[in-house]
Amino acid sequence: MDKLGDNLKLEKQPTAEKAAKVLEEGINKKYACIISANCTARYSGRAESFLDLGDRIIFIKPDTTVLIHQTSGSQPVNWMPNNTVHNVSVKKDKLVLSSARISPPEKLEVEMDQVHFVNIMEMEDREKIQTQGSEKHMAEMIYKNPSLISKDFKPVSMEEQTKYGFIDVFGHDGKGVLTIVECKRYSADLGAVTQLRRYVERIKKDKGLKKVNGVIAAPKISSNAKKMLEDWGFKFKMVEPPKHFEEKKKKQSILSNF
Amino acid sequence: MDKLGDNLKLEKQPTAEKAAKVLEEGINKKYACIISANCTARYSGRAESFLDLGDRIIFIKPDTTVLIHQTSGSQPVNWMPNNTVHNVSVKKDKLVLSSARISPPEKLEVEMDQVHFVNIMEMEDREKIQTQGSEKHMAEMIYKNPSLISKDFKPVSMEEQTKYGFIDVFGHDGKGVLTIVECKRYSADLGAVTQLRRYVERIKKDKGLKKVNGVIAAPKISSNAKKMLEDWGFKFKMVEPPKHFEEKKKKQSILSNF
DNA sequence: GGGGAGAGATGCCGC
DNA sequence: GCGGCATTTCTCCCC
Repeated sequence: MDKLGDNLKLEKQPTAEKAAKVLEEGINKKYACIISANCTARYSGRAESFLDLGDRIIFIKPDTTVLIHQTSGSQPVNWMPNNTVHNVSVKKDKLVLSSARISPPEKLEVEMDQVHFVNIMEMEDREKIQTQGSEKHMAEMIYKNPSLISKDFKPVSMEEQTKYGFIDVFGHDGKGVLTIVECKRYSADLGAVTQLRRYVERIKKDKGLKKVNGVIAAPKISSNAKKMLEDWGFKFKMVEPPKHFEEKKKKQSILSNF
Repeated sequence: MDKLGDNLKLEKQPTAEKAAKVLEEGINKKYACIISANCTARYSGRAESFLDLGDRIIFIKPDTTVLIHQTSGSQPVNWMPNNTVHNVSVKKDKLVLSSARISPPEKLEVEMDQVHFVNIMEMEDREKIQTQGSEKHMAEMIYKNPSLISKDFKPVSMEEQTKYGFIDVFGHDGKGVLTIVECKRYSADLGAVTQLRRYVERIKKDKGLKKVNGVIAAPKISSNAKKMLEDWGFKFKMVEPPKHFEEKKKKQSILSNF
């Protein structure tokens, strides 16, 4: 049995008036609303944009977020975050969705020449995703297994705060020289090196030190970043982010179940 | 008339077998597929994640992109980019969508306890969004109106390439001292300052110069970034990104049509 | 709300 | 493909 059955409405090729009525109900009741339509979209706020006629999926979430998706790509072509106010109207036989936010001031207007379907439904979801393998997990792994950095590395703290930023792992080497470790879960780039440099300089200044070690821990590093790293006397240590749920698979085995 | 009418199927509360059949058809024909279901999701690849039972919207695009959305937030809770291979099956009365990519090796498995609806349809969209107000537009505006930076600024080039990055606007002041301008379309942060610093140092080294001007052009700058900027002898110039489609509206007037 | 930084970031462009 | 970087980035966390 589907307990949400009563709170689910599907309208195939509705008139603009019928679509407007269903959509208004969905927005008012904080249902998920999905529309397929041939439409234009105009955005004005943090930037300005216009998208001419084409078939798109329009998705209004219970939290007022709205997403407009084209036929390709992971990212919506237009969107509004939550805290958006929606207004539905019919102008010249077209269904118009006007969405606006106060801060920052921005608005999105979707004009639908043809609605292929409208669909509203109640959704219930209290779960939060559990993820492993983030940069924070890398820092924790290094904190617990300092030999991943070097034989004599002694970690002291994680997420150390400075005015110039947060330090992933902080400690010292066998000679007592302070060591700052910056973790990157993928390839370290120039930004990672300047970030590390900023922390090292800040600590040197704050504590009046002449020498502070800087280490980038990542699975790999770009060529220019490596050069800049060496210019500044820092070190690179190859470290893979931890994955607990499953062992990393070879390319071949990933498609094995097909 | 809706010419896509024939290529649109809506199934309300289908059995797992029926849902599988429709979904397979949609995937094979490269239609847009939208499913509402009570499901779990398990991801393994660049990281690892698990999401327990809840109602979600699953959207498979014609380009094989798949997005899973919860009831709130702009971002999908799970997703796969294009170049994904999808496999549909029924296991213990549950509809299972297995999606895998080769590079990087990653897979997503969605197990649906209950399918609220499945919906497949053809979509046609050849339009590309037109946007104004990007950082590149800011650079062009400054290049054409150098007085936005200072009375004596003479721009020479845009998108100047160095090994350590791309310089937004490059020129010199009235005394012939080289000037590097870094544009930010929103608040400039510490990263923007280190980015500018990287370019200035690189140019100094490459050309054997003692002094090179550094300017950040942005609508605003964070307090710490301003301090770091001044420490390095750089300058901040308030510049708004250009918006051509509409004049920027006051907060009050944004909601005027409601 | 500002500030700082990560993200399974994605997307774009250049080499 | 890698590299460098912007994004209406979004999201989280801390002050």
